[in-house]
Amino acid sequence: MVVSPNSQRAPRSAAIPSIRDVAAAAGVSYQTVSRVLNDSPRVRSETRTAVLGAIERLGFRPSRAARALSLGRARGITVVTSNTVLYGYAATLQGIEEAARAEGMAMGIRVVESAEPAEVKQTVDYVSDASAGGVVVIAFDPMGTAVLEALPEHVPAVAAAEPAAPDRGRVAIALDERRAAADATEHLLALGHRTVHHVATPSEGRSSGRQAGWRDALERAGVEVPEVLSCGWDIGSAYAAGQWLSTQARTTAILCGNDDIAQGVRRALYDAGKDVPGDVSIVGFDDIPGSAYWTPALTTVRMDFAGLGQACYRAAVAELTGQAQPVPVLVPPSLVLRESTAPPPSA
Amino acid sequence: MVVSPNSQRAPRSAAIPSIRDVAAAAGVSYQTVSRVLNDSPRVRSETRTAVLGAIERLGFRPSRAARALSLGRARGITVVTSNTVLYGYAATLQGIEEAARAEGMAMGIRVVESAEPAEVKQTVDYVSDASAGGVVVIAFDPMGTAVLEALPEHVPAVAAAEPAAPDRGRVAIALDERRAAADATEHLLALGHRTVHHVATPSEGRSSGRQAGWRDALERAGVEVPEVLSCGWDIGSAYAAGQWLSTQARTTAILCGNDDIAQGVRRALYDAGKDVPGDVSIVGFDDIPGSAYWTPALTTVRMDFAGLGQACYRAAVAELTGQAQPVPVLVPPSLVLRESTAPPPSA
DNA sequence: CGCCTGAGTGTGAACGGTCACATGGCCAAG
DNA sequence: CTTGGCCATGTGACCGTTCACACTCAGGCG
Repeated sequence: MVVSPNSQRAPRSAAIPSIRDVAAAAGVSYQTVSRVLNDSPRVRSETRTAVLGAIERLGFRPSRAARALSLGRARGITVVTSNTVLYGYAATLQGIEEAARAEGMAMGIRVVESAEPAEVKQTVDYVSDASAGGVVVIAFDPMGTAVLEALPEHVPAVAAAEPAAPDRGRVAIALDERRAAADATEHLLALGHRTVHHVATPSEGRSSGRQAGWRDALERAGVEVPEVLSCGWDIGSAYAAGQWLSTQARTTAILCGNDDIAQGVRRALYDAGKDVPGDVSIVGFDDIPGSAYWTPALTTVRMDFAGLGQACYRAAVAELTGQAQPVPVLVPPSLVLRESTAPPPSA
Repeated sequence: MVVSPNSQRAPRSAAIPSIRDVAAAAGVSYQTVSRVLNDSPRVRSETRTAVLGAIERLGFRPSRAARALSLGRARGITVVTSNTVLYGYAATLQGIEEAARAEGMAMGIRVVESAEPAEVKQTVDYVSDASAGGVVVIAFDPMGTAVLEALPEHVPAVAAAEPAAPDRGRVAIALDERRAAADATEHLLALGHRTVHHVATPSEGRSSGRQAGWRDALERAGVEVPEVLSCGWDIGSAYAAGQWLSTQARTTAILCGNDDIAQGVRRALYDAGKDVPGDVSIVGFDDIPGSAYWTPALTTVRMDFAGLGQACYRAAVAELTGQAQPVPVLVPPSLVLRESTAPPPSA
């Protein structure tokens, strides 16, 4: 009639071993095991060996959840991004992931789809939780920026991309998009084009690096700065932008906000009977894997997203552990010349 | 000289509020707060209101780490995948992420780069941890399959893709790739092609759905089954496969393992002076966003990766919470006819 | 010879939740 | 009027780890 007096929550037998089981097996206290796990110098090497043996024998793995609770913050990284599929975002994500995995760190992802206060707040709450660990905010766009600004100071976070307003001493790491865009624009001008049109991604503000670099180059050359065409992330809207540009007889060179946009623009020009690069030259941005195999192969700017991700990971861990900031070394963007650019028809 | 007797770890003042702070503010016990958080019916609505008010006032958010520790498993999802960038993987990942976020669930990612025992073990250890929560293994390839097989029974996990050997009652959800490949192959045969060549992704085994469907269709039509060309994930190797195929005069139709491969093959044919679809027809697989804008626009098979991800998420949560399995409804793959297929030149 | 120091180890408490069980009040049935 | 049971709530223990501090035992020095 009486219930078993020892009815624990889990069957104590086949349970996952804890630090105390290891301690018992090694004949030491749980604290000593903890010290071994954290490489404390205060352990006799003999004792250490015994503990490590017990760990091996029992197949013990420290609980990330318990650590996070005790430490106040998880030893891991959460990435906040507005997108996981677009190349720039995905490649940065991959860079972070590889760096994290190499060090045995956990990684989580949280997407912010809009910059609306409610969603930004949810995201901030999410990463404010102890189990989020260090935070990397991919702030290529308004969504990321909004999160960055709303983040409480006590959350260890870094930004990928330059902050619009230098943000309360938050570490920010960025690729030199301004220089990259200027290089691409100058390449087109050097080929003899009168000016260069620009089709921008939704992530670009007027002060964004890509747009600023393009404008810089045009102004330095003293040529007309055409109005920027904005389009969405979907290639369909890039196609529409391309259609419009193909009606403008004076358009001979286009700098596209990314390679996907270049693809849509190129097809629109094709459908309008314009040859690339014979009639119009096109430059993309990002160097996505397929762009070398298009017809024509795309001239574009290669960006070191993987390096950016890696640098962000390191900075986030430094922020999390309170250690000194190593200076990140990023590969500068480079213009990759292929088949989609040539002198304008008249030249 | 004496150290402050109450020097806690964190400054107790500005600390993040806990369930006990809320309890004090609402004038109830911490257990009652816990009950409110878990929608227990055993709380007077009046009391509930008071607690919710206190939660609001203090800006309290339950700690995921503490929950995971107490419950034994985190309320969240970890996705195991061999890749995060390739379209099929990334799109599935996105489907999972959206479903998880909609329910306020945490999401983590763990990549397995190889099927080597050491790496598989590390991955298994990683997701065995309580804080991993439910697990979705994207088992499109040998890496995923290896992890799935090595996963201890007590880890709540489901697979995306059919298990090679039905795996100890693990839930597995798959897209009907076999049917999809058969449809694509039949489309080419119906156009008059003698047979259809196949360039396979690294993920395909002989028994994979794509390869089996292709073979099915050829055998049903009673035509020759050419040797499968295997290539890597990089488009360069697809280009090489395309070069080889362009030397075979009898090749008039190619089913590519995915759209990226189709891109490489198409460029190789172009460089060899072969017209698509005039000389050779090409069908891709996946319907990546750009494929509608290529020249020629790619005929391909659209796959509902987002739906797959969503279904996997639901199944993983069901596994995690021990609830009944809802039957997942997946959109069947569909052949999207565009410009890259036509009757063979002789016909 | 006693005291101090420090290396090596152990004990208690805390992190923020949840579960099991105890308790008190109220109403209906005996 | 008692008793039994249910509803609403409270108390203690526990999840697995780390931190703060206490303790023991040697060795060096005054």
